[in-house]
Order: sequence, then C-alpha cells, then structure tokens
Amino acid sequence: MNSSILTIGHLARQTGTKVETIRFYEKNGLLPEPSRTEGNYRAYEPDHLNRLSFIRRARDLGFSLDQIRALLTLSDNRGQSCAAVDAIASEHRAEVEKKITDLMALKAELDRMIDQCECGIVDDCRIIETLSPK
Amino acid sequence: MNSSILTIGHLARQTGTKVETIRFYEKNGLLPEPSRTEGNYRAYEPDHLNRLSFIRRARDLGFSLDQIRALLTLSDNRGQSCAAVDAIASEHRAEVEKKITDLMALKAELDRMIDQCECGIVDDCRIIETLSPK
DNA sequence: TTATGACCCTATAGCGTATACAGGGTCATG
DNA sequence: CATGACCCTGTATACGCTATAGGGTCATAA
Repeated sequence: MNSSILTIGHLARQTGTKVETIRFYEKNGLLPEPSRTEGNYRAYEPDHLNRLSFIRRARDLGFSLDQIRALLTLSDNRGQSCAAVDAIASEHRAEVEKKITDLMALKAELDRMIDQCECGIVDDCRIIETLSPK
Repeated sequence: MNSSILTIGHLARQTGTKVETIRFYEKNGLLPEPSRTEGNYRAYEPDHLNRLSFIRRARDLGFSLDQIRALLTLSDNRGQSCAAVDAIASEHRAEVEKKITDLMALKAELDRMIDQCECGIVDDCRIIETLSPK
C-alpha cells in the first residue's frame, strides 16, 4: 500500500475533525469521494487532506458550507478573477458585523434587566416583570 | 361562546407568532394544551395569551426554550426567591458576552484577510491563500 | 341553500451543521 | 485465533422553527 494513503481516522486526527463530520462533508459534496481499499475503507490522498484543512479553516472563520463550496470551486480555477472570492468574504464579514451589532443591543437590554434585580422574591422580580406582558 | 375565548389565529396575530410556532410551543411543553371547541379548534383563554407573550419576549432576548421553560416555572411560584431567575438571566448574558467577544475576534481576522486582497486573479488571492494549508 | 374562502386540524419533512448510536465488518497485534 | 482498535452504513437526535399535504370547520354572500 502507498504510504501517502490515509484512513479517515488519520484525516480526522490531522485536522481536528470528527470522523462522522468528514463523512458528512463527503455526503454534502464538500469533500470528493475517495477511492476504497479492498476492505471498503476510504483511502484518502494528500489532496483530500488539503481540501479538508481548507474547509476547517473556513469553518473556523464562520463561513457557511455553501460559501465554502463556492470558495473551493473558485480556488480550483486559479486563473480567474478573485473578485468573487472577495465578494463572499465581504458578505460574510457584513453578516458578522450585523451579528455583533445585534448582540450588543441585546446585551444592553439584558444588562438593564439584570441590574434592576434585587434578588428578593419572584413576585417582585424585575426580570420576570420585564418579560411579563403589561 | 365566551367572548374572551381566542382561536390560534387570534393568538398568532396578537403576539406576532406564526400559528405553526404556537402549536410547536404546545408540543414542546411551553404552552399548556387549551381546551377544544366542538369542531376540535383550540380554544385559548387570556392566560394563554399572557404566557405566549412572555415566551416571545424572552425569545426576543435570546433565551433558549429550555431557559424559558425554567423561567415560566419560576414565575409561576411567585413567593420563591428570584435568585434562580437572576442565575438564568446572568448565565444567558455571559453567553451573549462570549459570543460578542468571539465574533469580534473573528471580524478582526476577516478584516485582516480581506484587506490584503488586491483582487487580481485567484492564484494570487490572499483570501484563498489564508484559507489554504501551508 | 349552497358555494366560497378563510380558517383550523394532524402528521410529516425540511433547514444547517453536525453528533451519536446500533449493528455489523476489517485489520493489526499478542 | 482472540482481542481491541478501527472502519462501514443507516438512522436518530439536537435547536427553533417553517412548510407542505391532505383534509375538516365555519362564517359570509349570492
């Protein structure tokens, strides 16, 4: 057997991914189906490892699987303009910015609510009161 | 028929909730099962409306359904200490704070990545390069 | 009176991103 | 040749809904 051939477990350990997640990526078209050994084990090649590393990095940066699929396709066509790549990344950044803004507004509301609580009995609780209809 | 009896559609309109969501809350033990009319329609009383409003407010503040279930139970025992209420709210606030911190770190990384992009061809793209394994 | 259309019912499947488990097969090591 | 680590497929679960199919009920208008 070729020494550069990897089992799914190797791929998992080398990328910090669970085995089930790798199979999930395959089923969802992010990772190409590898060839199989005689015993029907998946036999990965270095390219698979690179691709999975790419996916994991992009996931760590919060890209969706759809976005990653698009990024992978783009990175496979290395002569094309990278404007499309920039568009995906910028769109994602805008989503992240929006989430931050929303969560900061939320936190401000929670702060207001919690700071009012004097921790007596529920009947006087400002938190419950804030949540209850007028 | 009692004029204070409400159909599921009334409840939906008055709380800005979809009908399916109300049935979902019932199935998941957040909203008690109402009695039924002869035609098997759900017949809600004002208490249901109050409870649903509470749930929606709490959802708007990002509480999980589990947390809301707990908050509802606490608010039904109005003589008890509200320390438990405070604990749930504080725990949630801490989660929100962590999310904000994480997202801000993420945004900083995205900023770095995107700012490097000179939008030439993919082969030179710093975004793809950042994502690719060394 | 009947026909229309708005509303309601149940049951089931789907979204996204995995994770877990059951029930089995394969492989290297002692 | 037995053990245990690893692999396989298929299915179920998590969260918080949303959507759809296929039907029943009810109020209003002609």
